[in-house]
Amino acid sequence: MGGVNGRGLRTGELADRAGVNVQTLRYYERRGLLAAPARRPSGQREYPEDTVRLLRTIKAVQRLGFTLAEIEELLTLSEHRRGTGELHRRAQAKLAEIDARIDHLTQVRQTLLAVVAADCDSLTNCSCGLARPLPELDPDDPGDDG
Amino acid sequence: MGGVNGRGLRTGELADRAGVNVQTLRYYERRGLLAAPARRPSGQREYPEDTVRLLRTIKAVQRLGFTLAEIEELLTLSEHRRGTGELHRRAQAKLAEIDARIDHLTQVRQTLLAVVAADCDSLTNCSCGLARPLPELDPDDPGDDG
DNA sequence: TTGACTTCGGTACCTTGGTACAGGGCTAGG
DNA sequence: CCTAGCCCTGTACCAAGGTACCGAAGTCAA
Repeated sequence: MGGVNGRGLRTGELADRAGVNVQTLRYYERRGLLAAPARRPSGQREYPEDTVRLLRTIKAVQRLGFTLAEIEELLTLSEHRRGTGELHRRAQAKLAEIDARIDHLTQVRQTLLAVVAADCDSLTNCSCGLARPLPELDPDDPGDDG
Repeated sequence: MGGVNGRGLRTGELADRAGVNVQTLRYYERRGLLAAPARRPSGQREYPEDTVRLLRTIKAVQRLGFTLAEIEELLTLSEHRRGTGELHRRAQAKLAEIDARIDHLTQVRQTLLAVVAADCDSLTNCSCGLARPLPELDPDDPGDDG
């Protein structure tokens, strides 16, 4: 088995260890999220061991709701702007975003509860009033029955 | 202005009144969500007035978290299975889904709070332990530092 | 009739995060 | 040397829900 020959990790090994797909590695590289690694003379990629850790971190941060574009930024910040508290600010902003999403879902939940309570048996002929989301925006529209 | 000539609505009018894009109408028709309307001899679509209401309902239900595929099903149910309580069941199932999403976001929120509290200044050199999401799954891996 | 506006069908493109496939080249073991 | 099995590039495809563009044809009021 390869890898610990003084040479770095090949794509398959890195992918296995980091728990991602090989294609994902190349995708990240194309995107600029993962730096292009050294190559063997044959052209095969050789990653340093650290990359496993980096990838796991990326995946963890992604689970926190950051997009790959944001993660790319965070990684740049981590290299060039350490100690400025920028990372902290980003995390707080994301927290606010998550809170907003929770709030939104909570409102949706309330509406859905009302729909369940109304117990309509048809979408198109329903007492829940779902068909009128923004009625006052169009003063030319006198409504459907008045 | 056209429309109220005894003839039905043309695409632009319907789109305006329902608050959607014209392309969206054709997209819904292609998808089977909106029935293909009558045509004028020239080939132009003519929608009945009711379609405004239908579209608003679709958009409202969509805001409740149903996908277009689900809405298509709900509309079919509304036509053919009224009085069976199926609609009620679907709403309850969606409610459970929303609850699960809220729970997930709440967990993410907790993790994010911990990250904010840890106040790291680098993603790659962080005390939050983000790089170890599933360490025990690989017994061959002794960890990064023994 | 003209000119402006709308609609037609078909197709391509967008977002985000990958995944798959084709047709070759490299590597390692027997 | 041979053969798995791995890796290379480039390209196309997936979900979901649209949006945009094209050239041609219909519509409508002046």
